Amino acid sequence: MKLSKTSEYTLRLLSYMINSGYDVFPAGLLVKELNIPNKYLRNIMTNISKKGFIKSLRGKHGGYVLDENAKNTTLWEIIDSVDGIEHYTGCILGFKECSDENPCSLHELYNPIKNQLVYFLNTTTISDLKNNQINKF
Amino acid sequence: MKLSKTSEYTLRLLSYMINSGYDVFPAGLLVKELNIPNKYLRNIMTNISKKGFIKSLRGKHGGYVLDENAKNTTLWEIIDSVDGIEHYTGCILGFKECSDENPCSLHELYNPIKNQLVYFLNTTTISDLKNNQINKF
DNA sequence: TTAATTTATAATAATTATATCTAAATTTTA
DNA sequence: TAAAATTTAGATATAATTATTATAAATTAA
Repeated sequence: MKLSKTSEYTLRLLSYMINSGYDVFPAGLLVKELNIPNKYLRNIMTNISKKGFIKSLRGKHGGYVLDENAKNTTLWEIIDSVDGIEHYTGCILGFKECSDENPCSLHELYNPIKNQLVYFLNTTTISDLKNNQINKF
Repeated sequence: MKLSKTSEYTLRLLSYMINSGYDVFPAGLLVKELNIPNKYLRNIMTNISKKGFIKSLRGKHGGYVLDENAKNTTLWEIIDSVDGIEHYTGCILGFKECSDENPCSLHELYNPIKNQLVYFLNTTTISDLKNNQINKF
């Protein structure tokens, strides 16, 4: 796969939030726990807060909260909203037009795998990350 | 997936070379056919020529030739040699230590797909790209 | 010797990742 | 209720990496 740092960090953050007992996560805590650069993390949080995946609370005892409705958001939607999914699902050789009818030379072998990947991204939601181990740095 | 331009172009070039009737491919021809920037392409060719995937012939009537032995090179080896494969096969959430014993929260769902990808890269050679359609720009 | 071609090395541009600095909002506390 | 403390937000600057271009030299065949 190989996601951009932005997508990787975003999924790491959401995964942590749904798996941790906490309710409100101040940026400082997340920075410590998840080994993500301070300001980069804050930019990401502000961004996905605007998108509605999380809510932000200012002031003392502030931080970020996973949005209840957004727990059904798929990985696909998340990656698409921060990076653009075409980035990841285009032809492996970079051809503009590559399809079953007009395949590149890797299409036949690679496409079944890509389809699985797409299915995985489309059917896995934030909630689905729950109850798994939390890998730490 | 989502390869770097360097890997993408490299596979595109090798795929074209094994599927075209020609024997010797001058850079100029490849540039035209494959929509790869002139100088970038030349850099790549020089590079994979040093690695032994192709041979280069200088002077008039020169160009590049697919190395006969190198046709058994796997996509894995090619990508590894131009980009480093760890780049593509690491943990999707970026954890240093992520394994069946110490999994990240996506490991269980994503790893089967990654394994298929790895298998595909490890078992597909340049020769295997032959006899497939040539997609053009 | 000249034209066609690769090689080597370095320069530039674009993109991605990260940091800085200041402001705005909220909450606590005096 | 005003001020101080805590926390997010925004806008912009810097650094690192990736992609692309430039320039000059070397090689070969005709």
